[in-house]
This record gives sequence, C-alpha cells and structure tokens, in this order.
Amino acid sequence: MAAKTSTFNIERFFQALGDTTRLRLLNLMGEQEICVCYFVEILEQAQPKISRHLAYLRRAGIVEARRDGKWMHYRIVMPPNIGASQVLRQTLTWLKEERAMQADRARLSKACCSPATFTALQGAPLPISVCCSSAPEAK
Amino acid sequence: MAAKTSTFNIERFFQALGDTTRLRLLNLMGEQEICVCYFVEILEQAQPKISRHLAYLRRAGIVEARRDGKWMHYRIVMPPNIGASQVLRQTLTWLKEERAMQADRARLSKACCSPATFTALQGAPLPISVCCSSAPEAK
DNA sequence: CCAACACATTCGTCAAGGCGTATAAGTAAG
DNA sequence: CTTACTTATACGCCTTGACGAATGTGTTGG
Repeated sequence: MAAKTSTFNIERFFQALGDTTRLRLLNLMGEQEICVCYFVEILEQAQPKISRHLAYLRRAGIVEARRDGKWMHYRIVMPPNIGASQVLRQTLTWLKEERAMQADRARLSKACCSPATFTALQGAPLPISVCCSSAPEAK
Repeated sequence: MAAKTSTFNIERFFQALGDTTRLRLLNLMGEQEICVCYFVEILEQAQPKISRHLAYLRRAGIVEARRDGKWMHYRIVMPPNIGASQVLRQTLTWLKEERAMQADRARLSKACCSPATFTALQGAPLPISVCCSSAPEAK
C-alpha cells in the first residue's frame, strides 16, 4: 500500500498546465513563495484574472496559499502522486529554458531589487528565498 | 540559433494531455505503432470518439499517422521542442505506473496474442514491435 | 465603527471542446 | 462500378473555462 497514486486527478493536473498565464505563474513561483501583487505587476494582467488562475492551480493541487495580513502568498507544492511531481519538476525546468519565461523572471528580480520602479509594489512583502540580497530569512 | 524552441505551442501541448481518453491512447501507443481498430476494441469507446482524439493529438504534434490500405496506424512522435519531449517521455513513464493504464496494456497484449477473443479484430494488422511472439518485422 | 487596502468571487458573455449520431471519404475486392 | 470495410468529419447539444466588469470578503489602521 505504498504510494497511493490512484485518487490523483491526472486530467485536472494537465489541464491546469494547459494555459499560458498559469504556466507563467508557476514559472515565477519556482521554488519561492510570492505575493499576489507581484504577479499582477510582473505579468501586467488584471488582478481578478490572476486570482482566478491561482484558484484554478489550487484546486488542481499544484499550489498552496498562505495569508499574511492583507497579503496572500502562493507557492508550488509537489503533488502527492510521484509521477505527477516528476512531470511538474520537469516542466518547471523546461520553462526556465523558454525565452518569455526568462523575461518574466528577470522582471521579477528587477522588481525585488529596485521596487521604486514598480510604484504599486511599495511596501509589499518580498518573495521568500530568492532575490538579490536583502534578508534571506526576514521573518 | 540552436534549438528553435520558440514556435512550439506549449499551451496546446498540455491541453492535449489533459484528457483521459488521449492519455490512454498515448499509453497504448507507447513505443509502437497501432491500428485504430485496436484502440476502439481495447478502450471500448465509439470509433468517432477515438478518431477525434487521435486528430487532436495529431494537431498538437504528439502523434503521426500512416495509412496502410484500409487501416490507419498511429504512433507517438517526439515534439521538436526539447523540453516538451522530455516532459512527454516522463509522462509516458508515469502512465506505465498507473493501474488503469497497466490494465489497458494488458488488454492490448491479450488482443495481440489471442485475437480470437476480439472478434472485431480478425484480420486487423498487428501493432509493430510489441506483442508476444508472431513476426517481429513482418513487413 | 469606518475607510482603505489586498485579494477573492460572482455575473454575463463567448469560444473551445467533449459526446453521440449521422454521414462522408478513402481503399480493397468482386 | 458497386459494395463492404475502415476511418474521418460534420452536426447539434451541452459543459467547461477564459475574460472584463462589478461586487464581496478579510485585514489593518484610524
């Protein structure tokens, strides 16, 4: 009875990956936890649109959310299914190779380093564990 | 200019994987070329349904077809995009671990070994390079 | 308690796609 | 050329989901 891989919804898993906006979100999350306001700024998409896609990813069991005061932080969680987690990891590696995805990540780094350029991000909590310098464990 | 990974439609790729029937088809193909009539028998689904899903996979660039008289054979082709081909390979490996997919493959083997049990497959061309014995290169 | 802020959800609209049924298209045989 | 056979496509119906716009919910600060 090791590895209960039966109940996992494979269909839903791949459907969750079948949208560019969601792939961009996953690419930005990578191995860190990011605040919603960053997604809105970096992807330059309407906030409800971002929220809906994050909700979709959450229903598919690919991301989880954590509330921090007014802010919500999202992070990738590896699915309980072994095969799914491997495919997801491979997909994230793939995304890092894609031009457009690299551009998104570059914009994110820039936003973290010099938030002055992104007026909407004043006072917003930094992503955790990426970014140039600041505090690595500023909790 | 090595590896033109830009033009590949990632969205479409994952959408193609986001359907159980298509995953079952891919699982049955594995590394061999299979006739449509086998899909219909093994999956016990209506023939137009099978054809539509195969057409979808073809549009996504995941499978290719070859005509052989009255019969059409389908096989998996690795996408030109490196990342996509790796994810696809990983996915196929994953499917082999799944119960339901194993059952499909078992049914396929059975149909190849004793076609008498599948009356609809009398005279149908065997898959190429799988199956118990018969002729490995019966071209 | 109220206003401001960050985010989530709802609503109406529209396009994509899944299904069964019927029909068309391609091929081999008589 | 007609028929039978295998596969593909067209049609109508229905569900899912993507979007913008508006509204709701949860939290902080006054």
